[in-house]
Amino acid sequence: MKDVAQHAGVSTATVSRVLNGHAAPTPETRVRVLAAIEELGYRPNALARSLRTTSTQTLGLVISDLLNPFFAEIARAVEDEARSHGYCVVIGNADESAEQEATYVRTLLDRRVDGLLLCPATDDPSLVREVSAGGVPLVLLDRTVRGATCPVVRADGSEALTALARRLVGAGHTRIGVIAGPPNTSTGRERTDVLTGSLGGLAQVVHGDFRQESGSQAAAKLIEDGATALVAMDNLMGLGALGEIRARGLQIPHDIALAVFDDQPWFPLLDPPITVIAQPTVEMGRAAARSLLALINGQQPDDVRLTAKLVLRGSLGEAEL
Amino acid sequence: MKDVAQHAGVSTATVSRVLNGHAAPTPETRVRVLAAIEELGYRPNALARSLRTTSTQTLGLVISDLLNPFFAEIARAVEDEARSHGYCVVIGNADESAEQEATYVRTLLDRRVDGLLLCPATDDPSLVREVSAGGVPLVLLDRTVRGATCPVVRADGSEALTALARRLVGAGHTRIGVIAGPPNTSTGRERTDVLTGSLGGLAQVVHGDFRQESGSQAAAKLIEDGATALVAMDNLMGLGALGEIRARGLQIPHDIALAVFDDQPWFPLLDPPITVIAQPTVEMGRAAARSLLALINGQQPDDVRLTAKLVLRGSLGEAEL
DNA sequence: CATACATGTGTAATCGATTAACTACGCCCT
DNA sequence: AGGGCGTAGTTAATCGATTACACATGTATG
Repeated sequence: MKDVAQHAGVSTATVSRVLNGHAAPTPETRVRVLAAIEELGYRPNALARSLRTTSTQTLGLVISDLLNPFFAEIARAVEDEARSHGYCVVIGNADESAEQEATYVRTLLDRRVDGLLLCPATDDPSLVREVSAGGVPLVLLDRTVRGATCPVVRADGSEALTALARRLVGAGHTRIGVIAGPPNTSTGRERTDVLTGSLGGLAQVVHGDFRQESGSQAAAKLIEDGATALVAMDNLMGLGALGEIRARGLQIPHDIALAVFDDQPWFPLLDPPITVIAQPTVEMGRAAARSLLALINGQQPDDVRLTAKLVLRGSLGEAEL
Repeated sequence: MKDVAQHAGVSTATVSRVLNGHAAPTPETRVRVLAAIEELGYRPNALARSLRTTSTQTLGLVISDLLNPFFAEIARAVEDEARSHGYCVVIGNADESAEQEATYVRTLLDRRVDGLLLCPATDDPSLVREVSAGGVPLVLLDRTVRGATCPVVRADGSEALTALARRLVGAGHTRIGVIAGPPNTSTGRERTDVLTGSLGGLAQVVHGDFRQESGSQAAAKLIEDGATALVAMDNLMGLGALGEIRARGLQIPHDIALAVFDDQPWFPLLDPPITVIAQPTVEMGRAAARSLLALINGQQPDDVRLTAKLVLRGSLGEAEL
């Protein structure tokens, strides 16, 4: 910057003013400065700028698993929304590990992100409290924690799950295997509670960890226990369950019915296409980013609850169509 | 930091030394400082530190499309490798747009990343030159640009593609539709060149843009032109092609054969399972991160070429098994 | 013609860390 | 006792920006 100032025959203050679009500098000075900038290929140092202004124009996003297309899509949506408001997004991948999540949150705070979006790995509120104590704007996404005091953006699958339960019962299933998420995550618990609640005593629950491998194992166990229908509570566990079903040579829906929470582009391509509960991922990401930006601007955004929808495709059997 | 120093009755220099593990401070001073840090909940400002040290311990990664699981997996691998060396990764999503790619590259440079990993959207070398001119360590990943002067990490699919061509010809196909990537990307061009080269005059090429929608359109066109086999040059276009095949009620492999470049966890679950050319994504990501770190440490890493492998699964017909 | 006021630019403090250079304090040895 | 030396700690410059305040100049006003 000093070089630019010298080159243009002005002070660094003037260069800074030109850079920040202040009213002060003469059009004439402005072009001289811009010319010098161009000539020297100068680019301002964002670190120095942020240090001085205490604003990084950056949002932190800590997601549970980058390989889960659900979160990838959320990340994409957050980024789009943020960019359209002049913000950048730094993504941290917690890999469903509370420890790694905490590490990332701290790293992002150390880098002074202007706000943080968090998909908490567990419902333990301590990390959230730590962030709030630091006074950093925080919005929870997809999952919440016990006694959360910050805005939460998530999808409500209750209606869809109840409708799904009705279908399953209506089709005469009496042993329904539920491949649930970890009980210490809000989505893991709530979805399972709603579904088992509406299924009365027909449900058998096995907990997985939102990953493919656990889906296979849970499916194996449930099939051996005589389940005639499976419901996987996220797309990766659904993938695992599907693999297990195929590996055992079972036919969907003849031998076993299947439904999955989360839609994926390839679910309709299976034979039969898989019935799912589709979440409005893009809207969730955008809404979360908007809430966070509002919070940063001193507003008090409300919680957002979007609705997940049951999409019937055939994997529950003829009854559904 | 000043507060901490005051609290511990020392100067900021001493606090800094404790923080950075210098030898100087007495064990006694050390505990006093650490206690003060603990008590005040102090966290060092990474911006200030980086400004002073000119090192951010951060790598920039600009990928072509976050929603493409291939790149998501790469990102994940890069991150893992970087983290194990004490580096953080900031991901920028170019969305297959050269313009957005340039924006991200500049943003990352402004934030003074210690090095940059780039999956170039086009083979135009100007952006690469801009980065090199700035003296920032740069490694290209998956794709290269014309006359690249920096290390490149990529997968070599030539053997696999040649083997695939042999299979297709051997199975008696005479009209083979190739759903190619954009001709201005190195992967788009090279893969297509190799395949059409080994297919002699049997190939008909339609270019897509590495996204699902273009895969559907290309497949539609090729099917209408009488293709009896399709090869999609990336997983998203493969997904699109599959959709089109299903929409037309065609049976794989009876009515049409299909192979896809890039493996995905759900390809084996289709009926029949899809034959693919699998890339060593995780190794690519890790290798790229390692090369970049080497470059940052003043070494001169060689280009890395990993081998993609043909995985036969059934979607080419009985001939393959 | 002096005073007030607007306008464009420069000076220098500041953000929060790191670190070279310096100081103060023992301790040991002759 | 005095000089040499090692060690623990302080002072202050520095990184590259922003911005309050000061200053100089020009223009309008009483």
